[in-house]
Amino acid sequence: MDTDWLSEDEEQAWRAFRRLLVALPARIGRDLARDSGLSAADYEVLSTLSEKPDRRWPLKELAAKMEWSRSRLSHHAARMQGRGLIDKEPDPQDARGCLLHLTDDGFAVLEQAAPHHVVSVRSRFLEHVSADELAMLRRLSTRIADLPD
Amino acid sequence: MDTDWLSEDEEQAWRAFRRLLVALPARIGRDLARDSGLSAADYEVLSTLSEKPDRRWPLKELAAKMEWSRSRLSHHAARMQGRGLIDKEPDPQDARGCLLHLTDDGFAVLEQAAPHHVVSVRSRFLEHVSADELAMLRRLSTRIADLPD
DNA sequence: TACATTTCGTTGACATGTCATCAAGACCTC
DNA sequence: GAGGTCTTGATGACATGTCAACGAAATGTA
Repeated sequence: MDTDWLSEDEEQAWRAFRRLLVALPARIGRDLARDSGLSAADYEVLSTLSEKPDRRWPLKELAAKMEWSRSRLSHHAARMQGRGLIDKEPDPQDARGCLLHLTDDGFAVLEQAAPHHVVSVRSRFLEHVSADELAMLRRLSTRIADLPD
Repeated sequence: MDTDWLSEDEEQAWRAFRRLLVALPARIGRDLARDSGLSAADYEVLSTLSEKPDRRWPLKELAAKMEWSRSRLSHHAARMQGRGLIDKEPDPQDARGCLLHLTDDGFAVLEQAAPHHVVSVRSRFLEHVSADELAMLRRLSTRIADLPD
């Protein structure tokens, strides 16, 4: 195999895939902003927080779960706090840390947003992918995302 | 089918795919910055400009080709001009417009960057995808990216 | 205990993208 | 060719992300 360049097939596939990499998140993000006033990042924070019964996560752990830097989450959480979607509380286990807490308002916004978001993911993506393709895509995505950084 | 939520399979596949959507461009972008001091956006501009024999494109057309806004390309081109990678020239066909021109320096940077970038795309992506998977991914990507916005 | 090291979240400087707006020029219609 | 309208690229305000540096608190080690 020529390792110095891409074959025609590889080139075309890589081009097509890059288009998808850009277009799909952009479309779903626009839907989310239009339907619920949330960015994709907002939605990810809210939905991850809502997974815990008490709606609280240490910032460090939430950042790790979402694969965000602590800096990014700190900045983003400050903005979301300003909008009343989340709270910050001192961490009783570690005086350096803080807990991010999904407020009732934030939970209500998430509950309103979720069904629209599902419709968006379906209509922009899932509806156009067969079960076989989806299974393949999942295996492939996991395989590649799990490679070392 | 329940249109109100995602099945377990759909949920898992969507999660895995979203991880890929974030991780793959980030890794390839980091490789590019490390090997050549270019961002993915820089590389896209340089390589698209290099496709024309005279290395010139009207800004409007380049933006359309890359599916960028004119504003984004204008900002980005100004920064790349500051680094000497490209020039701006008046468009002889349209006094409102301008031509973006790949400089010799820009071309040299692209020539240096390209083989490293190919290695990166191979090692982070293509090597881990079979020919069948790649063909399926290409069809799927084209199908979805071609949907209306 | 004392001291060095590590970890936590915050902060500020900066890079990059979006959006609305603008002046200049092209285009259209009469 | 005159006047209104659209298009082009630039610009400024703003949102969001990265990176390096920091103070405070936890942890490890003598």
